[in-house]
Amino acid sequence: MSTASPRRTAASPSLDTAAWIDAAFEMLAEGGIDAVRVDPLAKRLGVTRGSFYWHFKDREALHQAMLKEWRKRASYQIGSRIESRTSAPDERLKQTLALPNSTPRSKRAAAIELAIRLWAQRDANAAKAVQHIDRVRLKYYAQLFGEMGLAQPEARKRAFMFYATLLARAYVITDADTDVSADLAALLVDP
Amino acid sequence: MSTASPRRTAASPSLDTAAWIDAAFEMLAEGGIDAVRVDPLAKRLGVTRGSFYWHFKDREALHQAMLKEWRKRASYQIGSRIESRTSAPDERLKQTLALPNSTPRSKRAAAIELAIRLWAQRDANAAKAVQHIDRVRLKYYAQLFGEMGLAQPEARKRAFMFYATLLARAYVITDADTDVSADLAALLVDP
DNA sequence: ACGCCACCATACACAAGTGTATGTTGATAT
DNA sequence: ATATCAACATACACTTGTGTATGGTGGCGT
Repeated sequence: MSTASPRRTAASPSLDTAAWIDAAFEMLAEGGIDAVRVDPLAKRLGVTRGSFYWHFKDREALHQAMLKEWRKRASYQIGSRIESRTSAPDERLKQTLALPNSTPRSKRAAAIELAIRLWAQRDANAAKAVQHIDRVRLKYYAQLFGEMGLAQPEARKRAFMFYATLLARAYVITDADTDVSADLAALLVDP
Repeated sequence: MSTASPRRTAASPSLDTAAWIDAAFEMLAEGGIDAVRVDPLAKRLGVTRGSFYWHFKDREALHQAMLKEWRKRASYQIGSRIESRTSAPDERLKQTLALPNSTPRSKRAAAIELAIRLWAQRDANAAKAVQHIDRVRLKYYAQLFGEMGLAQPEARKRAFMFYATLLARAYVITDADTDVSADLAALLVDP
């Protein structure tokens, strides 16, 4: 039957560790950090706990690895946008607002971030990560508004509202009737 | 010593059920809905599980009771503001923005709501409750903006941004440097 | 004075999860 | 071909949590 399980397929430096983390993010999105448990994870991956404790010291190690991974992903997302200076700042802001927020992919990402923010209420490391990412994003948006001609304090305020709108679009449950997020670009970007 | 434990102090129609729910909200704020467990709750209240299963059928019953209670509280909060038509709409909006968001009390409330929003990702009842509260709040804010002279669609957008800013103020971790929420009133309410 | 009943404790069976120690396998290098 | 080691399985002891069944106790009405 096919190639069975690729236990040692030449090119696997530590690819399975990533698989654990990916599955862990799945559980995080569904039930919060407390739902990221070793046994259910192993069952989902079709292996036993024996595997887990080879890749990670304990459950806490996985949690910290997840935090590090989330930090990396969120940072990269902003970083790549800073790199690609293709369009004008207002266009880029509009593009950000136009990003899909109803796809399974984006909904999952929102749930993950929501879970991490809740986690940050008790875990200092999680709080640090969230604070860091918030700072990076706000700085990026403020810079774009600055490039549009706004002064520093004004750009900061506008960036905060912009960011707030993005988050609310993901966290607030609206029916199609109340969903006005599509029209917000004009109000925020074009004043 | 004093009155010991008020097991049957005349006026207690079901006051202990409320105590269970209050403690449950504490745990909800700290660890999400999965952390709302019977044993830890009983230990926190200084009783055994025997008490719990007298007040509630099972763990799920407590969760639903919490949802009902949160719905009631959040609805009442808005309802009482609608009642007290003391000041002008713009003043009331500014007052809402001026509400404290760094006190332990408000931080706890934010954590509770964050936990419920995460919970709403998998539980249909929680999703219904969140959707209901979001709708009530947005409607209230839109009405205020409407009273300020804005047309319906414009008032709706402004209400969404206003609500988004409120939420972000609670969920986004900012350092004092980036905290511009205090100056947002002018930008949102006074255009 | 006494029984009723709200309220809680105790005890039990069971399930699920954690961590550790150790066995097993299959690919790779030499 | 065989030793080696990454990657996983198995078995065990332990902890925590759930639900139930049943026993105890102190106010309260009559």
